[in-house]
Amino acid sequence: MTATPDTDAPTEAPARGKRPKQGEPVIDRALSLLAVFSDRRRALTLSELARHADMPAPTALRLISRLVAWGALERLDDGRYVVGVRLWEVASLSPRGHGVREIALPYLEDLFEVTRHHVLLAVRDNEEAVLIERLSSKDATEVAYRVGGRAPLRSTAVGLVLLAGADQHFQEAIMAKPAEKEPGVAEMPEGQLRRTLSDVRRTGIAMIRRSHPSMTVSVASPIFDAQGSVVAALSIVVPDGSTPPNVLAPAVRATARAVSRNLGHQATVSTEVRTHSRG
Amino acid sequence: MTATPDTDAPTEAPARGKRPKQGEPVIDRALSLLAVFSDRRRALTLSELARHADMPAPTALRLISRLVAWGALERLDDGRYVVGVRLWEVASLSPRGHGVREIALPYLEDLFEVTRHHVLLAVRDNEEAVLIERLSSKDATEVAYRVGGRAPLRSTAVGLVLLAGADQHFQEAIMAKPAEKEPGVAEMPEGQLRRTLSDVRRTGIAMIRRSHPSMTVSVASPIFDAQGSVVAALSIVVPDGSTPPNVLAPAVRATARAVSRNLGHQATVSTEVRTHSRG
DNA sequence: AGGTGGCTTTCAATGGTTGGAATAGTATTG
DNA sequence: CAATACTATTCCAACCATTGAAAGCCACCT
Repeated sequence: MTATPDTDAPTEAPARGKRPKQGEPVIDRALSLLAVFSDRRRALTLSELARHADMPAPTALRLISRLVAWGALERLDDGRYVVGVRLWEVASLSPRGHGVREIALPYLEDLFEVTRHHVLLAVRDNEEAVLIERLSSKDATEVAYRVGGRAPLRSTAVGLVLLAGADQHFQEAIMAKPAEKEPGVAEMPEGQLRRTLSDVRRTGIAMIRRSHPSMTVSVASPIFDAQGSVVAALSIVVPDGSTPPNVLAPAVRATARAVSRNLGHQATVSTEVRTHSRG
Repeated sequence: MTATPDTDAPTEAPARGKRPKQGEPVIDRALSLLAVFSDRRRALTLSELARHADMPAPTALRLISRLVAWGALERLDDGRYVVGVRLWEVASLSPRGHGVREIALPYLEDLFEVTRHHVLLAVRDNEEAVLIERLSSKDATEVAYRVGGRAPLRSTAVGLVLLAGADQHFQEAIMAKPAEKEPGVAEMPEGQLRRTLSDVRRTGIAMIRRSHPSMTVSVASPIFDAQGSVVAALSIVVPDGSTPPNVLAPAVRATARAVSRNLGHQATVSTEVRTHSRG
């Protein structure tokens, strides 16, 4: 610190080898280890973890050992590591994760029972939607997303609902960015997007038609908390051409409202009328 | 370390005040912060977290900030902290958490649909069972446990199944300990417990009658993975006196077997016959 | 106004953390 | 079967992130 590195006058690289990159907070490193796990990487060896998290093996081992001791990770018989039940347990206390899910599940099931199509529940995390729950019969249409996975905001029905419910500032930030191309979904120019979001807010319904994994139509509706903010989105995904969307919409809206009510939201008679009505 | 504390000849306490208790790995501290969250404590203030995790506020703040930056925790508008979606997302990759659940859910739903009673799915973590999933209609009997919660091994149906499926060494260790008293469940002396576990292994069914939150009967059955080890337990909980247990047992066993098959388990014709039958 | 309690920032001392090197173990190859 | 390549683990001295008392804020209560 105080000493100036006056002694270094090597040819070019200060590669005296010493400590290449030291100085990242321990926690960040530990978390970056957790972040290595993904849908495709559910069981990893020490060296894989070390490589992907970009840290020397001994360091990774030390951190991982702690995580294992606590139960955040578990070690399989073959020496590989997987995410542990203990972590899952704590995560199940996440209000926006299992919290909403727990309250919504019975209603999702009702909707699923009646329609026998995919029913999805998602929340927003930063600039993406995270799938919290998905109900599917064993013989339903192919669907793109899995529970715990992420979906874009601009090109999915739940995404549009969540985006429409976000604060103005955030919406502008999203629209400022160029939309990344999503396979099988029609591009939407900014003007149309703005109109769509406004419609979603007014009607409480978002609709998207996609052709990629298969021809499907998604109909989504917002879920509100006691403060009236959009905390989640519920949607149904049906094969294009089966049940007409305008038939699905009421069912989806009704279900979403039922969940909202259970979250303490004082529903107004119409979505449009939202002035000073106090329960 | 190397230097002997020769200089200390104070009156009594070396309480020169300096660093009271410093020297716990950072990760452990961070994890102990996560561990503070529980069913009853889902949203906590900084000072609450610091108090329960037993560390000074500034330290807690520093650690928490990192966790928030990553998404393991989230901060509410009122300043309190809750478990974040990002953590939930990673945790959803837990093979024994969401993994089994994802595969089992459709089957659990079938069973639930037919019986309209509580359906539970649990795995073992150390000396307890952890509830992975619970399906309940809005109008079902009161039940003691919630998803993400823990239940004792010796006095619940799923617990007995998991215990019976654990390795011999572990079972002995459990039985060596005195059984903690569980309200509403009949005590079971060691001899009877041994016999019960043996029965469970033979029949693939465990049964427990409890009187506490309400009069109920639970019937559980093991779920096997491809290697033939018990990875989870499935159970149904019905009000005592409704459907007779011997009627439920086949349904529960059948469902558990269906899940096992999907996990890659090669079911044998009878549970009793398990010699050298391949494919 | 004074007091209380929670939250945040600062900062110098320090001990946990770090990663190269060496060792042991394991799979793959010639 | 030795050689090779890779992974996992242990060691340890240098070092820097970590630590928590102290003090400043802010909000709330009396």
